[in-house]
Amino acid sequence: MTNTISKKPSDPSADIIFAALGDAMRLALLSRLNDGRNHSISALTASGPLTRQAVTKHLYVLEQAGLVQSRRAGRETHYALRAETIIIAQKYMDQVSRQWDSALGRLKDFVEREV
Amino acid sequence: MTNTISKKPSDPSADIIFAALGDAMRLALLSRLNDGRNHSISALTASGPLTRQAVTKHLYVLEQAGLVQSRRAGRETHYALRAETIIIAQKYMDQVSRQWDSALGRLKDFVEREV
DNA sequence: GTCATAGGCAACCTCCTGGTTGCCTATGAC
DNA sequence: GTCATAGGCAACCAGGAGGTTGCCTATGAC
Repeated sequence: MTNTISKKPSDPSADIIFAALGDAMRLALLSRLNDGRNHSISALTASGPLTRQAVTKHLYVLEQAGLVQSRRAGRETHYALRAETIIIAQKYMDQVSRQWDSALGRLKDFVEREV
Repeated sequence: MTNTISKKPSDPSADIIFAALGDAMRLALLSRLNDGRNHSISALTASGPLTRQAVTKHLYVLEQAGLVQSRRAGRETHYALRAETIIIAQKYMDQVSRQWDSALGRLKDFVEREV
């Protein structure tokens, strides 16, 4: 299992993407963005428990991981999902799961031999 | 998108699993364990840059996330992959990817309308 | 029984994360 | 032009993460 999800050198590595997903608040933000629409920071802040600064920090982490993209529109910054990265991560998990599926067979043999 | 990967209340949540995967060293350890065999802490430490304590800490995080399982054998503790959890995480990603695929179509419409 | 090996426990340190507050500028509504 | 809104920047704080070191016990080899 390699640490590289994508072949683009500028793409974030697997651990960066998983670390970005490894926070309940960021998962909640991604869930909000999952309606396919753009959202401003204020809109994302309005219905949540955090301050605008905290939301901005989380969005920055998600953007660095390539999971969202932002666009300035006047005084507002709009955020939207960048589904390409989650698809890349999903393919990565598929590959890992297949590798581990075959490993699981060997492990079962090993465990049964130990019993 | 829900934060619950599995229906078992004792199963770790999505953010816990992703956080466990969100470290390059833990990914490297999982890669080492990916051969389907058991490994002791000393064996995992021997070829890596970290002390035995650091490796033990990482293995603890992976075990809390349900990604590995440990078994004491004499003076050694053996670790092996717990492929069930990675398969659960993989299905989660599949579901998320499908949700975001449909969202992507709507987002494209939105972006094209803005251009 | 002795020695080497394996690992658990705890304390320590540095750095980072997560969140808030204050202040400022830019933009939009009127 | 004025006021409200939106957001960027920086500093601060508490707690946690990641790693090391020291010490101890348990187990295995001989």
